Amino acid sequence: MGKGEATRETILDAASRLARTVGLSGMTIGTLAASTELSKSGLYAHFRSKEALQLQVLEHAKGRFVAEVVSPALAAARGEPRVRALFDAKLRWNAQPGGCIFTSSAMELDDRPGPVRDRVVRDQRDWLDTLATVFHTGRTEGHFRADADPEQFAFELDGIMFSYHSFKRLLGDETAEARARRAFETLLDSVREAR
Amino acid sequence: MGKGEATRETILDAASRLARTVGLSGMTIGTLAASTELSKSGLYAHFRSKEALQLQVLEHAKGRFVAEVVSPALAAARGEPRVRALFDAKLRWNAQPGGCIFTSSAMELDDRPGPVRDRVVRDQRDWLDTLATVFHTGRTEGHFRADADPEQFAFELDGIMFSYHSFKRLLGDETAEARARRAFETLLDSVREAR
DNA sequence: TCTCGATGAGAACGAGCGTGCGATCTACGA
DNA sequence: TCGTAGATCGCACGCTCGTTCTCATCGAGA
Repeated sequence: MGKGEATRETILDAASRLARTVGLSGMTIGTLAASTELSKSGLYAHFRSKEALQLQVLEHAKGRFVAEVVSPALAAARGEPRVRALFDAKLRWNAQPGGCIFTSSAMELDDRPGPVRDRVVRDQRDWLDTLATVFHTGRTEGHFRADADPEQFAFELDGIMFSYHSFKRLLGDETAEARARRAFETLLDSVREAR
Repeated sequence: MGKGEATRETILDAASRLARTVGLSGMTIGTLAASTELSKSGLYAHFRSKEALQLQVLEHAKGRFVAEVVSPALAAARGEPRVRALFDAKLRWNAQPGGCIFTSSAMELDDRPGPVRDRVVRDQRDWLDTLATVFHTGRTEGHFRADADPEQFAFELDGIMFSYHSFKRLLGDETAEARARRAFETLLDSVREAR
């Protein structure tokens, strides 16, 4: 990895952190340059536009997300254990300082067309697909009711994550995690075999 | 209502609409002035700062929210009917063009201290309190399990709203409303007397 | 040692930002 | 009808934005 590549990595790390608190649009080149101890133009040279920077921030974050959340969870046993692992990992991801960049970007860009929004949509779809697939596997394993809808499960699980985000970050409510876990158990109960 | 008051109202209406799509911070005085066919300074004279404008936008929206969502729902019969009415009304509110300004502001400002954030926090707390109270009433009526936690109910219901927002506005998913309603029924099932 | 591409600094740009200040226009009570 | 207070405008301010240029530095290969 050359020197340039290393700085680029440093920049993207800082940018992810910054974007999580002020949003992808709220993040400015000047602030980012200051926080990385680079000149505006020096930083800018690594990306040819702000939009390219935003896209690379998302790509960078997605790489980390797969490595820290998705892959480890897929190591768990098929079925309910894997669903639990995925939930746990995502909860940890959301709990990191600044919260989840995909969650904030999703809300920020929901009404602003463009390549960045397209990318966010793709990532969100990927995440929901992952959830649905993992749930579907669990259904095949016989852990969940045969008539339970994987996409509906993904819808409801993601809702828990959103609510967690709001309680924890906006309201500063310390019961957020407990509530999220409890909601998760309720959700599992509702899709389990016996009723 | 004097002329000034009327224009102020017009401005706040336009501002609510604008803020829902670009965020309270993304909204600029220039753009807002253009969309109301006022000069920047003419518009600015109604508010003494951008922050004051943001606060008044929230207050304005809250007035409409109470009138269009909370009050009508409180007219329904105590207990489950009232909970349903509240859910329905909030769903309609979220479905309006641009979505729910409180939802987007909540995500936008979760990490940016200041009076505007404080206001958003207060509004979000009020909303959760309303949900919890209405649910509590239903519990007293014997519609819900005695050990069901109103705040937990509010947490989970709000999660459904968030997920609805995401599916509908970000993903453009037409099944969003159906999924939200289905999730709501599941939630009701989980808190009902018989198990 | 010399050269050259990669890396970054520095200064500057046009545009748009929030904000303020007088001057004008307009509606309404005396 | 007139006077005036309030509503609105035109203009300009200092600043920051994203972006673009030129130029210095540095390290690796010839």
